[in-house]
Amino acid sequence: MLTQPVNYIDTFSDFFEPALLAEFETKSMIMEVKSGDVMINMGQTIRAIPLIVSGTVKVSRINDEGQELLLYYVKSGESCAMTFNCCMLAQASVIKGVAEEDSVLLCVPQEAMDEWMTKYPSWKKYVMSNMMSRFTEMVKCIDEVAFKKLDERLVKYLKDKSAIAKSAVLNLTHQQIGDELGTNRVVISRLLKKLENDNKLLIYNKQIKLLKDL
Amino acid sequence: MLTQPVNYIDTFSDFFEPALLAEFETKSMIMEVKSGDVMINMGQTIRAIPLIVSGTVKVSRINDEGQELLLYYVKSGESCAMTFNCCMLAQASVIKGVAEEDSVLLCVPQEAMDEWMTKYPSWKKYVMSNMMSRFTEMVKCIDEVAFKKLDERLVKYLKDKSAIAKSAVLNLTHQQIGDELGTNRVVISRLLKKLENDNKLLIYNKQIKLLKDL
DNA sequence: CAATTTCAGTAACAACGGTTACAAACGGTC
DNA sequence: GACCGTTTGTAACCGTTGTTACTGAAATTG
Repeated sequence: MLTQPVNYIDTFSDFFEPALLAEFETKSMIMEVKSGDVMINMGQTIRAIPLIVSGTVKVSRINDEGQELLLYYVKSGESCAMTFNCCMLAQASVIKGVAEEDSVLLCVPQEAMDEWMTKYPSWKKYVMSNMMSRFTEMVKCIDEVAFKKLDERLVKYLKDKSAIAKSAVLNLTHQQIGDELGTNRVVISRLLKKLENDNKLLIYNKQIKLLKDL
Repeated sequence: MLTQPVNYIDTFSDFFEPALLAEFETKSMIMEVKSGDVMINMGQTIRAIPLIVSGTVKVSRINDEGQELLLYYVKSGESCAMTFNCCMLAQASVIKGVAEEDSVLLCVPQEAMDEWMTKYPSWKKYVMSNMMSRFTEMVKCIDEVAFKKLDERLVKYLKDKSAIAKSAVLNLTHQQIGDELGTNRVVISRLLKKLENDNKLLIYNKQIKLLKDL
């Protein structure tokens, strides 16, 4: 669904100078996506950069054997650095982006983005800081995967999910969790059970309730 | 050691327009580093971007517990995307860069880099493609660490090292390898022994010779 | 409400990697 | 050649994770 970018632009009014905000009105398009919608898939190229107005987008990697791994979330006010690159250089994406919740996006066509880089310092800075955040998060992700045990990663995963859902109750199956952490359902069941025994959470069918001392 | 950027600029003459190459002459500085020199460390900020004229720079992450992990190499003609960011935003680096061999760098001060982004499309493109390459390599690194077994990672590591050294003989102790792969010396010795038994390589003291069917 | 599918709990086992400890080999130095 | 620090080889052990298999509970469908 596409509409004109009316008030949505306010989300970004702290970042950008008025002249650039004005350009948003004419050159960008609002897009609404539903939770679960695939925004960009591996191998695709894209011709517009989505800035997240509201909602959250989950970015993950799927390797050659089809195993998935959650990389990071892109939140309101942010944008995905991989997409900048993919878009600017017209290259195939190496990641997958899925709406984690219903979200609103402000789509900037590639030509505009390119032009703005030279025209508006605030845009250049926005792009650069976004890239920096992503790099930092990728590095953190590597730290985790390389050095942390699964139980720690699981706890972090649950906390992150809870923060995004703004709820202590998560509607997730053990299988889904296993997929996003790149491991096996049984392993997750085992670890969750341990956490339940330690009074860190409660397990229901397709649902997990986090307790405060997680 | 600093000298004027005489002929070194030729390395980049395929990438950049003449006007920009001319600016290199006045605004950039040549720096020579020896193998093992630390170019940037965790937590540092940097005020000039090094483009690699010749040689190789090893980029690695060291986590909170002091464990190291090799992320990628930056080769001749390239530059490190993390450094672009770190430099442009004056933020602390989250990675460490060490010269893998004796290398020559062309250092561009931050102000020039910033100005060139708006002035020269070729520079903007260069920066963007470099970022893209790094992202891709970080994702590959995550793939490996998350899904590959150590023996596969070790083989890839040895091949990469060999390619950079342009030699089938590597001067490395098992301890060094363990450090770069984020694991333990004994584990590396074990795996290397297995590879030697399979006629993939030969182990000497502080030296490994790769055989063709590795 | 019966049938079927999906989800979770559990056991048993294997494989891998991390750890400690110790011995042997190597390379320098005196 | 004797000594010493570094490097490598090896064994034994353990915890974590991956895997398979089976059971029962819960949800969905007809």
